[in-house]
Amino acid sequence: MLGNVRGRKSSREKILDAAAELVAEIGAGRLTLDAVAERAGLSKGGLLYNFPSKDALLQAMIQRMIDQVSDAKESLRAQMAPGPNLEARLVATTLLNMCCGGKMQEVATGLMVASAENPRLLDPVRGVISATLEQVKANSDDLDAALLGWLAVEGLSNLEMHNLSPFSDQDRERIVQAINRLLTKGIAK
Amino acid sequence: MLGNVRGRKSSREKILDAAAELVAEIGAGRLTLDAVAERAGLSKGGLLYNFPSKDALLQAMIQRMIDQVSDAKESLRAQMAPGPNLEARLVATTLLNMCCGGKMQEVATGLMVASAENPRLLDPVRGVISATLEQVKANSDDLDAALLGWLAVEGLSNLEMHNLSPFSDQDRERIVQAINRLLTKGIAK
DNA sequence: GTCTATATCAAGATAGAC
DNA sequence: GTCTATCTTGATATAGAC
Repeated sequence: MLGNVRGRKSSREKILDAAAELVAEIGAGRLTLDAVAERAGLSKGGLLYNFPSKDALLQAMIQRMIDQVSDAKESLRAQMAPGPNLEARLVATTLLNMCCGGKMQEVATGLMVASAENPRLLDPVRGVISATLEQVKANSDDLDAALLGWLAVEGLSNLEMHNLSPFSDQDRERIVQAINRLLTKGIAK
Repeated sequence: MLGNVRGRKSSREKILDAAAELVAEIGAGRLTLDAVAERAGLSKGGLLYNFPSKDALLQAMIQRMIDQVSDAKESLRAQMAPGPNLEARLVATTLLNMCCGGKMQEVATGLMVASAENPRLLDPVRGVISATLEQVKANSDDLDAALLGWLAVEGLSNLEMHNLSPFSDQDRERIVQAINRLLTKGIAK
């Protein structure tokens, strides 16, 4: 896992990059080991040395995705403006940033593959979401607003993940501002 | 299509039922024509007479799903309490009802299959979502609240679709009430 | 309109050389 | 650690009988 501070990417990482790209390009249901091997620049044998089965590859994709979101969230934590519903604003900002940057596509498609081929691969994701709920609950001044803001971000992310979003850039900007307003000011009484 | 007011279900419908059940049970990526045929009580040849390809079957699944949601929404319209953001409340109530009843599982998995195997199958869904946005925009007293409420419902539905929801029954009830409050009272100033 | 039988092919996985 | 070659399975789709 470690030991790659300098030097080129390990095969493992090249493979994971290739798989993520492919899922985004050709769809989750069409991800094959042949295609991943070709994209990563090695043979199917070499691929299967690194990941002994397709399930193992998918599992690693999911885990890397979780780690990326988690890292992004934690590095954002220091920069967040103080105020109410901190945890919910942190989650919201992280997800909204990743959607924009195109990184979310990878997240999305990883989820798709997983739940299509083997729903149990989503177990780690379940864990993260449960933990997030606990954190949001423990760190919210207005729980209703925090949960709604979080869910709205989830909804927007999901639409964008599947290329189903009907929103223009202006719409989206308006929505993001509305979410922030909800998280800082709450629902009307 | 018509001509089945009385009498037992057409083969077409038995097949679509079987496919929907199977996707919910074994996952989208494992839906095979053999399994559908067996569940529907006919042979693979008989299945392929009704739907000449797997894509045709998936397309019909998506379309039926869209029609079911649309029908549910329209039959709810008459019963909706008057008030602000009518269209958004209508969409929200429809989706939240379907989630609960388990019907949403079918919706979800239909989407999964589609986007996993052939993203273009989601084109009709894109159309519905765009149309919904237009209706919500045209019929909202508080557009920010309407969009946020809609997105929160989407977020909750999506989590439940993938069995990722971390919410207890109490949590969920609280969230549903908060969404209704948001849609009727808006965001705090 | 539904059946059986079969063609065809793609994909995951294994074995052993280098 | 990576390669080539091969095995095996399972799935879509076709052809033609009933």
